[in-house]
Parts: sequence; structure tokens; C-alpha cells
Amino acid sequence: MPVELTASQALGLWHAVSLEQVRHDGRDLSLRQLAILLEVYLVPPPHTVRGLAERLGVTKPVITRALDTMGEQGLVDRSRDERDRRNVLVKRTVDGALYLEKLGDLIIGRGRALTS
Amino acid sequence: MPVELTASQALGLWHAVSLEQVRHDGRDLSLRQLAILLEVYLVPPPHTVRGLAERLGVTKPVITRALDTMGEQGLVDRSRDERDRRNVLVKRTVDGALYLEKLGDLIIGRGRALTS
DNA sequence: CGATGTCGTTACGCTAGCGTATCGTTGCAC
DNA sequence: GTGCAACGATACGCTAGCGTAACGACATCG
Repeated sequence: MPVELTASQALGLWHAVSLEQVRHDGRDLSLRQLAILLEVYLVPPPHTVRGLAERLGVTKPVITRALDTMGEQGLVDRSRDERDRRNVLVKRTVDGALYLEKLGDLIIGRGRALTS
Repeated sequence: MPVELTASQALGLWHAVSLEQVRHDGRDLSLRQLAILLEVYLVPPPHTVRGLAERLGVTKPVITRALDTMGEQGLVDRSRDERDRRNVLVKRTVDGALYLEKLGDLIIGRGRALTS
């Protein structure tokens, strides 16, 4: 089942998902935060602050701040790398996995609704 | 060509697009701002502050502030409704259309790349 | 050892955005 | 006209996030 989108369908999908997310997500994650979250959960570990900063093309304090916020919300976890104690490893959480699972369901649902 | 996504593909698409957007968009629109922009461009006019607020489930000052910012960036325009001068009509701009066109292309491109 | 470099974090001043409450303007019904 | 409702914008105090520059902790290499 190929992912073939017209320009109109692509924007329509983004529209529907964004709208639903704004309406029903109290968290209101920024695009940067969401990108970090997806990176951590979809790309094999390890994930470091430095690595994430390079990947997103932002500075390190941006990552630290985002991890502060998302850590308080239980979406990610941080722990020292015992092999090199300068590093901090960003780890997944149950709540984070649940959050992205719901987002995935939302995208699929809205994508299906586009063709009906 | 149906829009059929697996859960993994859906999140992968969101991941790729978010990443690209964070890396190459100096604007860094919030999810709310993007939702407003898509609403204005994909739903037939007229668009009022009140209407957008109800549609997104947020308060009116949220919309006013978002329109301030996006107005400065040339993504949307505001003008008084001459038929009922209490209303403000949110209008599209060339720059805004261009911005969403590029976003659409990005989504399509990343969607296609998912299946290759 | 000490010197140097690399981590992630923090400090600083600043801007943007938030919610609540209120404001001035405009429409409308009486 | 006068009262009242609806519209969008503004004021207020506050939080979150920003970029730049520094910091302490740790590793590495001579």
C-alpha cells in the first residue's frame, strides 16, 4: 500500500492532524520538541544532547531546555552514560511511547478519512 | 491512489517532515500557528477571529497574537469587514500560499521516500 | 600529574506566548 | 436616542523559550 499523496491531500492531512492535536492535546508541544521526541523514539539509540543538536541543526541549550520540559511531562528520561560520564543518554518512557502511539493512530485515522 | 499508512509509516512521515522543517525553516511556527495558517488557506472564507478561535478551541487573544506574528511575517493579512465593521477578515497572501506550497511539496517528497 | 578538549548545563537579558479581565467600537433592538 | 450584545484588541502578570557566553565535570593525551 503505497504512500501517494497529492499536494491537496498532503496539506489536508497536515491540517486535520494539526487541528485535532491543537484541540485535544493540553501539552502543546512545539515543532522542535516533537522532532526531538520522534527522533528519540524512531531512531536507534544512543541519543545524546550533542547528537540531537546536530541532527536538528540547533544549539545545545535548545535541546537541554526541551528535555527539561518533556522530562517533567514524562515523555523522555535522562541518565548519565557510565561509559563516558560526560555524556547524557536520552531514553524513552512508557508515557512517551503512548503519546506517539496515539499520534500515529490520529495520523492514520485522518489519512483514511481523506479518501472516504 | 489511496492514502494508506501503517503506524510506523505515519510516524516516520511526521518525523521526516518535522525534522526537515526544523532544520530549514527559520520561522519556527508553533503548532497553533500552523493550524491557523492551514485553516485559512484550506477552508473557504470568510475567516474571523472568533470563528478561528472556536474552530481551534482556543481563546480570542490567542488568535489575535498569532495573527500579529504571522502578519509581520507576511503569511496572512487582516482587513475590516465593511459589511459588519466589528469583524476582522483574515485573508491569504502570496507569501503564505508559497509557504504552504513548499510544505506540501515537502510532505509529498518525504511520503514518496518512505516507500522507496 | 597538568594541559587541553569535549560533554551537558546554567546564567543572562530578552522576546513571544499564555490566561484573565477589560477596553473601545460597532451593530441591533427597542 | 438608549441599552445591550458581540467583535477584536489591549493590559496585566507570568512562564517558556531564545542566543550567547560562561561554567563544572569528565576524558584524553602528552
